[in-house]
Amino acid sequence: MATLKFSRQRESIKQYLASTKEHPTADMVYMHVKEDYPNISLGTVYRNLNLLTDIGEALKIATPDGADRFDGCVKPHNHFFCTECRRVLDLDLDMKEIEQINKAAASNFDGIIESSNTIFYGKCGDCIK
Amino acid sequence: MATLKFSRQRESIKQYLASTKEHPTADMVYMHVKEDYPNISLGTVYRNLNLLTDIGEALKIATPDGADRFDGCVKPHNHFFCTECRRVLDLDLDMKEIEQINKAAASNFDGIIESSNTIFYGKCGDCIK
DNA sequence: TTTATTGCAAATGGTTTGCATCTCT
DNA sequence: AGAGATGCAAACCATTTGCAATAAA
Repeated sequence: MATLKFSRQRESIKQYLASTKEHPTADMVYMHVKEDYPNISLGTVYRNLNLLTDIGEALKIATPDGADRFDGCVKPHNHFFCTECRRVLDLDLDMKEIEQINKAAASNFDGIIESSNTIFYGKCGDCIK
Repeated sequence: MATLKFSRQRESIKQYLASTKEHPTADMVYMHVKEDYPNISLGTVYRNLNLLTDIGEALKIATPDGADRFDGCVKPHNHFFCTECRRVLDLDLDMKEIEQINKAAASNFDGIIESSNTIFYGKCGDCIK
C-alpha cells in the first residue's frame, strides 16, 4: 500500500485546517492554499482532503448545501448546521454529555451510534436575532 | 404566488413516499413512479420533491453519499445513517426523548436546535454482524 | 531510480433550468 | 383562456479520474 510521501501542498492544507474553525468547503481550502501555492489545483486539494479524511486526520461533513465541509479537529465532537446562515458550528460537549445523547438516541434502536459526528439542525445565536 | 394545481405525477410521488420507509433518492423515486407513468422525467421528479419539501409535505435528508434522500413522514423524528450499508433509518423516539437530547446538545451553545432532523452516524443492527 | 504527488483537463454524478407543449381549473 | 405542470435537453456545480510531468525518498 501507498507509503505516504511529504508534500508542501498537503502540509499547507493541514495547516489551514488546523488554524480555522469555520469548516471550509474544498473550494475555500483551495482559495486559501492558493495564496501560498498559486499553482495548486482543485484536484490536488480534493485528493489531499480525502486522503486526510481516510487516515483520520480530518473530518468530512455532509450538509444540505451540496458542498462538503472539512474539519481539522478530529477530537470527538458533534456539529450544528444553521439553516439560516448555512454555517457549520462545533458543539463543545464533554464525552459524558455526548454519551448521554447517544444513549437516549439509541433507546429502542438496534445499532451502534458513533461517539460523535452527529449533526444537529437549527438556528444559531446570530440568526435568532 | 403559485396556486397549486393537481398533477397525477405529483400524486404518485406522494403516494410512493408515503408507502416506503427506505428514504429513497430522487432517482429511486423516479424509477418507481416510472412504472405507473413511463413518460415522467427526472426533472419533474426533482421539481415535485423540492415542492413537497418546500410546503412541508416531505423531508430532504443530506447524506455523505452525495444524493439526497427523501422522507414522506413529516412527523418530528431523527435519522440514523449507517456508514456501512449506507441506509438511512428512522430513530423512533418520543418528543420527551428528542427534547432531552436537544437540551443536552445545546448546553453551553448559543442557538436553537430544531425539534427533529438530527442525523446520527454509526452502524445499524444488520451491519454489526 | 523508484514511486508518490501534482497540475491540467476531461469525465462523472446529482440537481437545476429554459422552453415549447400539455393539462388542470 | 390562463396559470401551472410536464418532458426533454442543455446547463450547472461538486467531485473524481486519467495521464504525462514533477518532486520526494
